[in-house]
Amino acid sequence: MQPVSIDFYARDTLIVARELVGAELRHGEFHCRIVETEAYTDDAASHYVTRPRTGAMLGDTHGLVYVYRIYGIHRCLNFTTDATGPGAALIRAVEPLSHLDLLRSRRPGRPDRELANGPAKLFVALGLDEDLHRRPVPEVLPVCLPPEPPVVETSPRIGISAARDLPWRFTLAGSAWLSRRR
DNA sequence: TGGCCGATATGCT
DNA sequence: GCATATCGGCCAA
Repeated sequence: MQPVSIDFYARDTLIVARELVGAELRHGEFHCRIVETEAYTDDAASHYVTRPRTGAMLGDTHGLVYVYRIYGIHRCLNFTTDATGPGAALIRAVEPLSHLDLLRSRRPGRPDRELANGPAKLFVALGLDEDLHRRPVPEVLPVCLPPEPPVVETSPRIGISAARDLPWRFTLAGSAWLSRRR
């Protein structure tokens, strides 16, 4: 199957975040399925608002990797979206599809279900690096859409204090690989 | 320059 | 369920 081009990310953030759920993501030889995403635009919880300097790239780019640090040590993976305004899709959880042994070695002592069921967890499990920041997504993390659109559920975003009412979290229905509930 | 806060993960009760 | 490590980003002063 052909990976999506950068134009995929040029569209509305909510559409992109939803369509990423169920898609296959590749990092080098490693394959996984995206099972959980969140959308951020110009809402009160978006880094476009809360981190106006580092989050500025949400406003003027699409299809680029946006890596941010949180709580000192953790790093999380986003793709910038929307050619016409600020937006990003946060990748919150993935289902491993290959190299399970490698993931176990990167997060020793964890049950398989907890290898990549959180934004900072998957960053470690996939062996991602901060160097990916600002790189074109199709170049470093090619994404392939599933043959049939999956059933996607909607819920409020996790771990934020502002704009908690917006149902901008998208999850793959029935997946056993999702992150914590709130 | 100081202080506050956070799109988290983990371990303990 | 709750505490807390840990430090970059931001802004007030």
